Amino acid sequence: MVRLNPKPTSDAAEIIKTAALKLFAECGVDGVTVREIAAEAGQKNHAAVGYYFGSKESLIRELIVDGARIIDAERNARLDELEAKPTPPTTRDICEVLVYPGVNPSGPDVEEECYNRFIVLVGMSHRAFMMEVLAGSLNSGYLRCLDHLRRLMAPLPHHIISQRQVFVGAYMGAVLSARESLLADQTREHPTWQSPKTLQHFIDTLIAVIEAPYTCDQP
Amino acid sequence: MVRLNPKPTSDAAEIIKTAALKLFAECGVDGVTVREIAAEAGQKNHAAVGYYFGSKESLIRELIVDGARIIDAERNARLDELEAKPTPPTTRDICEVLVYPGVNPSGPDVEEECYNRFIVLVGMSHRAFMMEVLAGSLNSGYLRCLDHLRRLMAPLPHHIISQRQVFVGAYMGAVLSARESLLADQTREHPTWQSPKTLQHFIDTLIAVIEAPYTCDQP
DNA sequence: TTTTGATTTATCCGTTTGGATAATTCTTTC
DNA sequence: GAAAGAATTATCCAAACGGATAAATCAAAA
Repeated sequence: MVRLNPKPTSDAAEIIKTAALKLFAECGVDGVTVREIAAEAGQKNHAAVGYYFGSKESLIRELIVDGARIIDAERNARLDELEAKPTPPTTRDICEVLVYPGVNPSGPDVEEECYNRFIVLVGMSHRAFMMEVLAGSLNSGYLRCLDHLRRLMAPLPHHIISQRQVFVGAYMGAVLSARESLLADQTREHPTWQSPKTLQHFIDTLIAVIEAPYTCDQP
Repeated sequence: MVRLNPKPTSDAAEIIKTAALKLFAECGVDGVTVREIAAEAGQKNHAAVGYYFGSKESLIRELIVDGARIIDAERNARLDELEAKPTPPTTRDICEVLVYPGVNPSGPDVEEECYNRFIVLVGMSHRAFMMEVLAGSLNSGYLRCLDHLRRLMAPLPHHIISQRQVFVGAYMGAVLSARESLLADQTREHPTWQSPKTLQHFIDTLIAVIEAPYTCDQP
C-alpha cells in the first residue's frame, strides 16, 4: 500500500519537535523537562524523546539546525537574486533579507511561531553550544548580509561599523522575539502585531539604525 | 568595638548575590543550581543560599528588586531634573534617561556587569514571575520615559507609537545584554566596547529608531 | 573567660531529573 | 492470518535537585 503522506521521519518525531520548540521558547531549554515535552506532544511517558532523538541535547541541536537551515537557504536565495541585478542592493533590500526569512521558519503549518525566542534564549544561556551547532555554513546568508551592510555603511569608521552590526543583530533577535511573545499571548489580543505592516514598520526602524548619523567625532 | 564597615545585611549574603547574578546572567536561572551558586561564592556547601535567602526563588526575587530599585530611582531623579527645566526634554534627553541608569546598576564595585542579561533572561523565561516582582512602582521611571516618547512621537499614529515603544524596549535590553556579554568575554579583547562612546553610539541609533519616518500609508 | 548569638559546615531527605530497559501495542509485509 | 518490525507504554535507575536539620566554628559582649 502506498503511503498517503510520505514521511521521511516519523510523524511523532515532528509532533515532539513542535511541542519542544514551543516549550523551549516559553521557558528556555533548562526550564523544560523531557517529561513536559512528551506530555505536550501527547505521549504518555517521556521515553519518546529518547527513542526519537537519543537525548534532550540532540533534540535541541536538531531544532537549532532545522530552523537555521531554512533561514539560511532563504537568505542565500534572496541574496543571489539581489546580486544578479545590475545595481547593488540597498539598505532596505538587505534588511528585508535579514528579517523576512527569520519570520516563522517552521512554516505556516505550525500554528505558533517560536524559533526566534528559542534561538535567542539558547544563544544567551548556552552560547558555546549554539555556536558549535551553527558552525559550518549554517550562518552564511547572515554573514553575506553583514558584508553588504559593511559596504553600505562604508563612510563610518571600522569599529563603528562593527558595533552597529552587533546592534542590528541584537535588535532583530529582540524584536522578532518580542513579536512572537505578543502573538502567543492569549490573554490579550494584538491585532496590529499580526499584520505584515508590523514587519515593514520594524524594517523602517532597522534601516534607521543602520543609517543613523554618528555624532561622536574621534574614536 | 565599633564595626569598621557597618553591614546592614551580612557580607556573605552580598557575595552570594553577586555570584548568583553572574551565573544567572550566563546560564539563566534554570541553568544554575544553588550548589553552583554557593561554590562560586566560596561557600563549601549549598546550605548558605537557604540560610540567607530562604529559597532560590527568593534570591532571584531579591536580585530583580535590587537592580530595578536602583535603576528606577536614578531614572526618576533624572526625569525630575529634566522636567524642572523650562523646555520639554528632547528625544536624546529621554534616551539618556533610559540607557545610562540601566548600565551597571550593581555599582562600580562589582567587577562584572550582569543585570541586563539576567533581567532579559528572566523576562523571557519567567515573564509572569518577573512582572509580579516588578509590580508596584519599580518601573515608574521607565513608564514616565514612555510618556515622554509618546509626546515626542506625537505625529505618528497611536498603534505605531505603541509598536515603536516595544521596539525601543526590546532594542535596549538586547544591546545592553550584548554589551555585557562582550565585556565578560575573556577569550577576546573588546577595547571599544568598554568606552563610554559605545553608549553614546548606541543612543544615536536609539534616537534613530524613535525618529525613523513611517513609510506605510494607512493602518 | 565564658556565654551567647550568628555563621559556616556536614549530612540527610523526598522529589525530580535524563536516560535506559522491558513489555505491550500497532502497523506493515509476506 | 502469521510474522516481523516499528512505535508506544510502563517501569526502573543512578544522579542531581532544592530544601531542611544538626553539628561545628567563629566573633562579639558580658
